[in-house]
Amino acid sequence: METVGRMAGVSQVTVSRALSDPSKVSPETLSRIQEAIAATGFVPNALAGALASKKSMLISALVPSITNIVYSGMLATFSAELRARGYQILLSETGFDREDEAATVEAHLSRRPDAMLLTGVHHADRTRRMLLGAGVPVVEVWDITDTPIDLCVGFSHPEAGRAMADYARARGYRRAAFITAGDERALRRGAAFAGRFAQAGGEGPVPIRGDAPASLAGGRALTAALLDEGFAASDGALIAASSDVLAQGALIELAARGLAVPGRVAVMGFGDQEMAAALSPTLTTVRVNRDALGRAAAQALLTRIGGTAPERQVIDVGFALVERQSA
Amino acid sequence: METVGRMAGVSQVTVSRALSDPSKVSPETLSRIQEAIAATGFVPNALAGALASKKSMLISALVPSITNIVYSGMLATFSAELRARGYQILLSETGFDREDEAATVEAHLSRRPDAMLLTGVHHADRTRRMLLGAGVPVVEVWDITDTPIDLCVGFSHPEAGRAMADYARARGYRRAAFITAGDERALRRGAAFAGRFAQAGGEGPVPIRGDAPASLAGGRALTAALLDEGFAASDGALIAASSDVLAQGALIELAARGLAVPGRVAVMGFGDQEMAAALSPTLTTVRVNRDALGRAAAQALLTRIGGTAPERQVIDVGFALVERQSA
DNA sequence: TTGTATGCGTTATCAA
DNA sequence: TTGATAACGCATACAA
Repeated sequence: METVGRMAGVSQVTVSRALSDPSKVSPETLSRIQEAIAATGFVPNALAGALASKKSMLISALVPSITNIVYSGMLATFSAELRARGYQILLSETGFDREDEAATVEAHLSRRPDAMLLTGVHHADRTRRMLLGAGVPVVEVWDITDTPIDLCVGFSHPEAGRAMADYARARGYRRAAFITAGDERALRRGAAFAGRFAQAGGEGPVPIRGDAPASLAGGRALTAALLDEGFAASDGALIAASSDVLAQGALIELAARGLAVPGRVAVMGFGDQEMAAALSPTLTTVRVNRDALGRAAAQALLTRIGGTAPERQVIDVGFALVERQSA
Repeated sequence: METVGRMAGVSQVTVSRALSDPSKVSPETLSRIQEAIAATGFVPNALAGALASKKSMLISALVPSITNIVYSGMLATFSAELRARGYQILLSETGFDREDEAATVEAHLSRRPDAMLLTGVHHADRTRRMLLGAGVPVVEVWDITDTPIDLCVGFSHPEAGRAMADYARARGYRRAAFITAGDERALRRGAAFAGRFAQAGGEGPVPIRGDAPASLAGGRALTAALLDEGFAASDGALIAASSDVLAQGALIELAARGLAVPGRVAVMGFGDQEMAAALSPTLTTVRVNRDALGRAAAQALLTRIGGTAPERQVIDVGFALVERQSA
């Protein structure tokens, strides 16, 4: 800025002003400064700016996995919303381990982000302490709780599991199994599904199987194991999955064995990915509005950064059961 | 650090040393300092550190889309590799517009990243100038060129398109169409496919259709349009797609119309996503090793940051035609 | 409308 | 092994 200023015949401060609020500088000097900037290729140092102003214009985001469409979809909307307001995104994958997450949170806090997005509501004690100590606005997404660190945007996983069970019972399925990925939210949906299904008159106990990452191959294997145990020996059986990908794996295995869906075995997914409506049979699943979630999370943080307390600390974006052919 | 130092009975500088290189501090003072850090919950300010040391430990990554598995998969490996070395990732989606990319590059440069990852090799002039001017190590991925900005890790899209055409001709398909997403690399594969297919004795000209984002619905629609035009009026027809997702859409549309694959119409995809091997029929496609690509990009940047020039500026990771049932 | 002085929290240099 | 001092490049308060 010193150099640019010299070229334009003004001081460093005036250059700073021209960049941050052009209206504070006379039109003539402004254009001289802009010429100097163009001539030198000057790019302001945001690190120094952040240090001086105590505003980093950085938002950190921690998600379990960016290759999983449910997180990357939400993240895309979240990022776009914030980028439009001049923020940039510091991203990390945390997997599903709480201690890893704590370490990542600490690394992110060293960059002094203006806000932070966390996935899920269960964190290490140390994470909570660091965040509270740092005083950064935090939004926990993809789940809800009565005791958020700060803000919270998501939906109830046990409720989603129960809704799946109620649907299955209402459609008359007598026997059910839940195939699942290993993440904690999927497991809570599974437990809620199993509990409600038996409670609502279905045969219990409902087997819950699997803890690998969600993949087609995983869905096939878990389904194959169930069938080998005689799970579909008689009609009225339903396989509920913790994700559409696992459900698609189930459909593939059932097709390979020539078992009719939903006639012999019904299938339910979770997530309503694009392929759900295109599969054959089309997949009955649970829709979560990822765009709405990402947008709500961004907006909540923005108002919080702006100083005004958001109307609600906890926003439940809900979910919707999407009835199609597979169950 | 001042405060921590007072608690431990040393100066601020010693605290800094304890953090950056513990071996430079006596064991006793080190443990006193660590106690003080634990007691205060002190988290060092990386912004100030970066400003003083001129090393931000930040790597910026620009990809067209994070919801597309081909980019997010590569990114996951790239990030993991760098995070293991203490770097953090500043991420932006740039879409497919060069001016948008230029603006994003400028915003990222203001954070003084130690290196930058760019997708593709075609950029605005301004982008190239800024990058060269800033002197940051740059790796362009997912494509190759003789004139990289700095480093380059990818494969040849025209070659991939020609390999698909050669395979199709070798299998005896006489007529072909290419359905594609709108991105520039997909279009270059399509053009190369069309050119080679005709040149190798296939019927020409080969229609190239579509420029929407890759989706199942898009694949179905493009396929439907081709079929409505009588594309599959006789045997020996093949539909090549710019991605596995589009190819899956094609398979769905063909199944819906009762057209046998590959008997009546053959289908080829691109990307070898997980579902490719699980579809029915299994999908013939082109595999690109996303992990290897992300890892090579990270390693190239790391050696470049380390000061030693990497052995090669351009790394061709190649691709492989995966022969399955659909073609 | 512009400029001067000061501080942000580190690291690097030099000295003790 | 430790400390004093000077950058790093900008924004803020205050003055002119």
